[in-house]
Amino acid sequence: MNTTKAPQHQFAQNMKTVARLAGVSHATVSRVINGTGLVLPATAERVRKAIEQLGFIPNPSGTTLRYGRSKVFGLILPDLTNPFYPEFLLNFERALVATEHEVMLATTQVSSPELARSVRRMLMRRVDGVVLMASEFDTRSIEPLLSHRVPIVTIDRRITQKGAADVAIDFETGYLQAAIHLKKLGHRRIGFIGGSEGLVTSKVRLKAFQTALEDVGLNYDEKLTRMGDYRVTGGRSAMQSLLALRKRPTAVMTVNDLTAFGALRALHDAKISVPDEISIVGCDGSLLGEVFPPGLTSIAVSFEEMSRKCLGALHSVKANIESKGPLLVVPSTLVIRGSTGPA
Amino acid sequence: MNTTKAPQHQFAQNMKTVARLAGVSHATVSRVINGTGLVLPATAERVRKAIEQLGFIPNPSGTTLRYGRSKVFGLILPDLTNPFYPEFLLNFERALVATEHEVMLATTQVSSPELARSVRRMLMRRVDGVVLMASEFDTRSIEPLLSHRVPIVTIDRRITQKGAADVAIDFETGYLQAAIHLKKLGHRRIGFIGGSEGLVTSKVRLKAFQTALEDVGLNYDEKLTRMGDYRVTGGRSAMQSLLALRKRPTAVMTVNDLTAFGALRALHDAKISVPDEISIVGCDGSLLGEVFPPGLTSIAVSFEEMSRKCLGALHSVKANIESKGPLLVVPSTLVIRGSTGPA
DNA sequence: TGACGATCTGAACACGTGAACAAGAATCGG
DNA sequence: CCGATTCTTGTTCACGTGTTCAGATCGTCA
Repeated sequence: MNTTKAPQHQFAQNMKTVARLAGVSHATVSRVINGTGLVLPATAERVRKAIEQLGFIPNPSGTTLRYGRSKVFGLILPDLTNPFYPEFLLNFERALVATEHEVMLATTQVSSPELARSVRRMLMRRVDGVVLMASEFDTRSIEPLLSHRVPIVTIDRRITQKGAADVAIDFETGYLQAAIHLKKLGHRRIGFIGGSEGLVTSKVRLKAFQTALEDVGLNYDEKLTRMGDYRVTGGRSAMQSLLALRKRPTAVMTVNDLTAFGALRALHDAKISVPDEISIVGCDGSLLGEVFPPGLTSIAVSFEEMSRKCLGALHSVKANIESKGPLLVVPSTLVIRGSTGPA
Repeated sequence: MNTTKAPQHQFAQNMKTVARLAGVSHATVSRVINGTGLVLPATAERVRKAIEQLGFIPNPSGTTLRYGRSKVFGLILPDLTNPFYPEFLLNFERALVATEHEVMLATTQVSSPELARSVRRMLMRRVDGVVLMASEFDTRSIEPLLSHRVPIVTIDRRITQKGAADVAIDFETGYLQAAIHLKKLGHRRIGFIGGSEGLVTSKVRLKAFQTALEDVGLNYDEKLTRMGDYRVTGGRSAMQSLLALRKRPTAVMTVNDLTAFGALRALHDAKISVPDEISIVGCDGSLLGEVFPPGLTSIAVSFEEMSRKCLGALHSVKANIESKGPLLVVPSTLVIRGSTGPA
């Protein structure tokens, strides 16, 4: 009698139980569930019935243990209070769940020790890949992922390496559309509020902004540019600084929606009407932009497409782990709402 | 030679490898890692050194498989686009990670078939408990969790049952503080925008609002009450409806921050100044309320405390799975910002 | 009829872990 | 100095899975 020793499990059923009921071996049950190998239709039907009858729920830990795959993908986010990330997470999760996978979430500053801890968590759980939503980070922190051959996808880093792909956002077209839109409205003095000084993503967007201005035949004026921090406070004080200018811009583009929110708040406090006195353009296309008075015109990225590209990139890295991952590009488009109007 | 058959794993190390290097058995390694049982300091040191030297990363799937525990807690959220939930998630995750646990996320309408699917996912991954952020749902959907003896915590359902606890939010004090605050500012006609018709949480908050009014000696006027949908659109149209009244309220409380955002947007569009012409009170205390012009006065709940209480409830349910879970209460407090002013 | 290929099914195996049990070593009281 | 107790370590076991390999069944064609 080993009943006294057996641990109190809540799950009495396994493939063997199902197999017994269906009169087959557990290997056949596995084949039916996973659709691998050939099984007679009649046999498969018997197995499915047994599964239903027992309410059998498979246990992926067996597979994870034996074969090191978990059907879990890691997602490392810098900040859940920025609505961009939850909205991405939502789409990412939806895409994963559709294929019986799970998300493992880590919200972490990309500074060295914290990121390293998150990476370790991912390795412990044997994730099948990691999406790292950061363009700047300490490379040593992800070294363990590479050495354990875990596929990596970074976002907007615009660098690719062995075992790691990148999904870049094509801000160029978005900022160009915004520039065309503003020029058509009569704007000539267009300012910009960037992200944190020195970060690649910030530079990329500023560059995209500059190029867009030139492409529509407007001059880029360095005096109308401020740096923020990707967050509300940065956008707010940057806008205050722009308002202090003797010759203010008539329109301001920003590096992301949070920055634009901060700018809008500063304008509200200064009793400057948007879009009557100044136009604002955000970047992210987050849903809250639709509500934030007077509705934020924003350069939007399709979260759904981004999720799909991330997963595609992970798969293609996995398929060819020994070579450089692909560099995919997600387009951006201007969504026009209430915060832009005639100059 | 079984080397030809062995699957290509990325993790060559296990407790046995560590044990060999440290000159002990793998059981001792386990004892050192988990701190269970007594180990000579010198031995423990040798083991720790071996772990470090090999870069050993434990594999929880072994434990999950053998003992059915995963160190993973499920979290079922209705909506990630409502900033309340990501902010809670952030705190919940932080609390879990501190104890080597993980979150398993499911964003799901609480309608029957979707919720049932999420529950199944949780069961597959052998979660140690589930936090279900919903007060209303099809009870049959969580039946599998109960029968598998998985601890459950619901939020603001105010019902407890065998194997399930509840963490309720004490809105009463929050709405009372808001009522006191508004009365002191001279408001007498105070309106309310609720959540979706018929939901318990919505009723609870409306009731709390009514009681608060009475407690400060003001009359509750049904004509100043509208129902929303917990989202922006509901708040927006509800406010538009209130504005159409011949005798408008001078202040309006809402069921949550998103509803208040919608109300603020409606007021902005109607060119009605907040708080000069009307005061608005939200409920959630989400960070974005601080930015949303002119800054949203809101009834805030401590996410950190809520996370802690949820985990505490889960543990106490697990410890006594055969009896009703506890009913905990989280306090709420008024955070005063720019959206409330003199009547 | 016999041989052969195609199709389907079963047996065996290892993955890493924590706990139960047992055994050896050390300590202590008498 | 011996028996009893405490402390420390080792041995053994099972958890559920997907895959590999071999065996069984069946139909087909020479």
